[in-house]
Amino acid sequence: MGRSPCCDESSGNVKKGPWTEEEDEKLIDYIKKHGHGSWRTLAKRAGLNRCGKSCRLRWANYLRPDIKRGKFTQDEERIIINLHSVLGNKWSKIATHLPGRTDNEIKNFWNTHIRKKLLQMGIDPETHKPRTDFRHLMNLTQLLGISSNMGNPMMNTWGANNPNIGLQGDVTQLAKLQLLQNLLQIMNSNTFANMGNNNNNPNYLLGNPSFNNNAYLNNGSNTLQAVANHGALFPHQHGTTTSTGSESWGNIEGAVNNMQEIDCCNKFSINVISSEGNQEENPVLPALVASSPVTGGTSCSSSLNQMENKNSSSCCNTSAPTSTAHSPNYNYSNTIFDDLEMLLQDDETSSSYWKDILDLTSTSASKISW
DNA sequence: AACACAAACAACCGCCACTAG
DNA sequence: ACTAGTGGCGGTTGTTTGTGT
Repeated sequence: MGRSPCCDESSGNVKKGPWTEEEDEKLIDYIKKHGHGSWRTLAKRAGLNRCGKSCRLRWANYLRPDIKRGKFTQDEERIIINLHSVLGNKWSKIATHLPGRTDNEIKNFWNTHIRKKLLQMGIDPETHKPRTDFRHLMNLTQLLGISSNMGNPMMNTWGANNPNIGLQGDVTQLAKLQLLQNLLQIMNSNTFANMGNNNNNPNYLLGNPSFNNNAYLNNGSNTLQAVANHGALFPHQHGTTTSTGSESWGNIEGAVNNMQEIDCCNKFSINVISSEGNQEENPVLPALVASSPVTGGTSCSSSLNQMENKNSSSCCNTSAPTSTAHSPNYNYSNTIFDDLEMLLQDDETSSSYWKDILDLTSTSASKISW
């Protein structure tokens, strides 16, 4: 006795494609009166010329009365990101934490919105780690190369206030900023990777280096800080940091869009949150990921110093291999250092400017207690 | 107005796990 | 223990809608 197919497609009468209002009504009426029971028999009894599977899907994803329609809120968006960083593409499990939302809806939202935004932020949506893939970095360096080749000295400054060079200046700024961001992400990775044996760290068992996922998990209301936790830099805006708002994506984009509004000193600050930060404040998933307080170990400033001396024989070259499996960043660190050196050699204006930034970041980082 | 392209969304398909016989 | 039937899940595709040229 062979296994019968899910639907009796041999008859050729099973309808596919979009549902009509009439079909929806039939399905709703039947389920209201009898419940769904067996989906296969339901399709027949309800007079629907549809596969039972199709009926179930239509009901679960569209007709169910408790379905919440409309745009996802920022809270929901944050929850999805948090859960995805822990659960991966387990859409149905993620959906159980979002009442009224279906796995299909969440999956679509992820693929059409969140995924793109994470990529734009330089975060790998699959691993939730900073993107350090070769192609991504090459794109950035190519951007820089294009702007440099234009031969406009202003391109290598933060001179976007000049309307004549605004667009090109923005591109240069963004590329430089993101390259530096990636640089810091790698340094963060190296710093944490060097802190003892990560194989015993429960976050590593989850594939979640603490510095990485806490960026999401620790901050219920401030994704900007989350980005900063990934090593992103944000300009002082008229003397104050931009990361005080509670908005999420809008703020990030706003911060990027406002990069031309750098204060007169052209100085940056790093907004770095301790990875033992606000775990208890996370309203979403307090129990899913253990907090991983990082005590002692290498300071961020030491990493910065190492960065300035890329040939240093310290951590990057010697201690790293123990966690290489968890931190693919090592594969590309030489590339990013080369990029930095290229940047520094780009021209004198740029060189002094970037050195200023590095000095500043070094100073700021030395004040941070991990 | 017409067309091309991209984004968003709904639905399908194949596989897997579970359960009853 | 084995197998057919079923539901559920995740990946993918197809369709619709929106936007720019």
